[in-house]
Amino acid sequence: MNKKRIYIADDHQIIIDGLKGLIIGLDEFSLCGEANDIEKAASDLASLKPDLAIIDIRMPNSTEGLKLLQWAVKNKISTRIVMLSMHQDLRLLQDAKNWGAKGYLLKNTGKEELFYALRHIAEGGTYFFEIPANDLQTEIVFTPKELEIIKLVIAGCSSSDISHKLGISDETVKVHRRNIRNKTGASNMAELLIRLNEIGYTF
Amino acid sequence: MNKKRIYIADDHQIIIDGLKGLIIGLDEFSLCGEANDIEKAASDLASLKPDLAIIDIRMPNSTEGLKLLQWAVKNKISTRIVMLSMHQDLRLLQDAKNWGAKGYLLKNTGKEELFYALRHIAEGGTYFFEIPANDLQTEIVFTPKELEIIKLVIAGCSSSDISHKLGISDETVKVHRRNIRNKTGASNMAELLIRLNEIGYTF
DNA sequence: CAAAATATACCCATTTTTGGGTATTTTCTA
DNA sequence: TAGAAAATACCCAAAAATGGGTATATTTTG
Repeated sequence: MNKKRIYIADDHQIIIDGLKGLIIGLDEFSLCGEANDIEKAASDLASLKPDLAIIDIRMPNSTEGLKLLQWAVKNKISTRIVMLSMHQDLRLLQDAKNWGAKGYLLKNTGKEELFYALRHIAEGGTYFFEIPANDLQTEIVFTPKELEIIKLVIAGCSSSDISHKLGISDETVKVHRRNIRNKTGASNMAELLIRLNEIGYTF
Repeated sequence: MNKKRIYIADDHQIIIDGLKGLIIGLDEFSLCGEANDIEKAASDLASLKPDLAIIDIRMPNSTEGLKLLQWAVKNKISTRIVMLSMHQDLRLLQDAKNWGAKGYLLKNTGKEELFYALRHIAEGGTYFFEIPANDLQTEIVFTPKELEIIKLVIAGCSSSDISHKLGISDETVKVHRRNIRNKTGASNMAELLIRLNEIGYTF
């Protein structure tokens, strides 16, 4: 039997080592590499062509793990990708699914569920964490401009900062921010940051 | 040889399982329990009296892992406690050290360093991650009232919200918030939330 | 193409925040 | 106990944020 080759990308080495420790005990898998950042992960995926990859959805340098997923899909990497997330968030999950991930697991998933998911995905299936109905946030969809502005908001920019950086009117920025606040249900900047964090934005 | 008994508390099950997978391979340690929240961890520490405990410095329900450390020290728990943190932060590290932790490890620590630390601590030593000199933030010390207000700030409260909740003048709250902003170098609420997050506050 | 969604930019008024200041009481600590 | 640190609360004024509105291009999509 040829073992399926697994690749792991996560900025926390302890998680990589932990996953390795767990997977080493399994007969059907072998480990073929690891990375702490998406640049190394991308080049490794291209050269090693693993069967599976477990990728943290959040990675350092503000470049999210989703970017790596998108890159892999665009470059027709055959590797079946499982996203690993801290957040029980429908938006992130659906983003992952829409971009072609084969799975979405939470970091507080136990090893049995992890093993089941890996086996299932290796055999051609998918495994997406089932978000409890009561936690079903109505999925928040931001427009491209809103996403641009969110990036600057979580960098600590004020409205006028943003208007200068984007070369648009201060008033327009205010409108976008109001819409973003309304979508997230936040009534001030502090709350907005909190909501964005819950939804999976890193700052 | 009697194995040292290790306890693990972390809100991410995958980290617990990962650590377990790593530690199981070691001769000198055995695992005696685990928890995803500080309540269970506290009662387990009291009843199981492990030799070592690896505790996530950040835990859910806004009750930090540091609280567990403080509780353990106050209750004269003999267990030698190692704090596990995502943040390379001097304040957190020193808080841990001051409260009697025997170690402070980052989640992106590799397994070799982890093993070395565990062995060293088990033998009566301490192991604190060496924060690079260039990353040495001047340690920020908040006063008790400031910490109270920070808690409410990262819950999304405005100044008047806080003044009502604490039963003090709106103006006093403003002063505290100004001092907090000055200490963190933030010039608005969004920046403050970002800085607090960097320093290790969860919201 | 037509409709819908998005981005643009302004209007208004109110509230909140920000950045200074002073000053008194309380609490901690050397 | 004397001095330092912290908490209290006010002053002022400028800047920013909030919450509501209207209106018009532009872009996307069925």
